[in-house]
Amino acid sequence: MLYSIGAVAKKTGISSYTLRYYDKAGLTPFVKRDDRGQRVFDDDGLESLGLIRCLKQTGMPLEDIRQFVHWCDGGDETLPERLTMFEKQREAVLDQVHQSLLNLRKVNHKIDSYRRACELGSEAQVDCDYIPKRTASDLLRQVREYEETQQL
Amino acid sequence: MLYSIGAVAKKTGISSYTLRYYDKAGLTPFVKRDDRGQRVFDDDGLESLGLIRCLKQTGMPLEDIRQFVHWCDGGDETLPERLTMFEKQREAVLDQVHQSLLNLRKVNHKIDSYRRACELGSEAQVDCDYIPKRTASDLLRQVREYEETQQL
DNA sequence: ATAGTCCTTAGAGCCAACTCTAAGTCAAGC
DNA sequence: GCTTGACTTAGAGTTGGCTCTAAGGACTAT
Repeated sequence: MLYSIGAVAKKTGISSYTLRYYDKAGLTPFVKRDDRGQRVFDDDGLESLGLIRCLKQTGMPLEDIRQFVHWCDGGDETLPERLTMFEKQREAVLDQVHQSLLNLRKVNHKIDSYRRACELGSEAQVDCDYIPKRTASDLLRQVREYEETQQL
Repeated sequence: MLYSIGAVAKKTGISSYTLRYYDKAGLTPFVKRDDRGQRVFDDDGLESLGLIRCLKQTGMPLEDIRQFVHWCDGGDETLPERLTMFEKQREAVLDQVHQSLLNLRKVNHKIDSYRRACELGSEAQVDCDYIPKRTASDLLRQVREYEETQQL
């Protein structure tokens, strides 16, 4: 299957402005051109775009993503660099999950406090300092429930 | 306990530039001044700063945080608004955890592929398309191990 | 008493990542 | 054959969030 830039924009939710910006920045050398000079994405390209989006979501600057894409074009010699990059990136993602779970705990606690305060009509008597220790599995259960509601 | 802006910067890792910027932007009305006109943070202020940081980390724009802080000054009448805000924010955090776990799965898979490719010295024979379905608990175990290595 | 450190202000500068504008090409449908 | 719409380019503008500079005030240690 082949896709125009507009089709990809619709499919991925990444605007065509942004896709062109990425292309200019050298992030998507896998995008080809048809005889009219228009960009053409194939399924592999869409897959690669998904990986780029994953790296971007996990906080990698576009410059580093460009470097990675460049390595991919460099063939098997750059395999160790790419492995190292992903190992480093895993640390970043693990930290993100960790931090997100801490944030979830804090937000959950705030919701508990505000619910009680709303019932009482005042936040004066609500003890706001003690944050109950929810376990990681409690939090994960919440995420699972959320995933179900989103049909993901 | 009272803290100067520099002490808070050291304690929190937020630069004093940024703390002044937040103050100018109306995010920290709880910061008082001493007789010399210098900013003074107390323990409650530090606590509030922690909440602001949590909201920022979970993607809330500074403008919305300013609104929330303003509501806090508005007394018990704004309790429902604040509760609603946190309930909305919880959805955002749940989505972040969900997305981070998906990203972790992708990065893990890439590491597996690249490890095999490095052993073989070539990525030609490595099947890159099948992403093994790790369960959420597998991923969570990884996060736990990570937390231990970080002594958090 | 003078150097060093920490603070103050207003405002300028910077950066990543878009986001859009203007002017133009091309193919399809009425 | 003309309009509509999706695409092309170069380049300008925007946004959010800092990050720093310059000029100056106040306390501390030598």
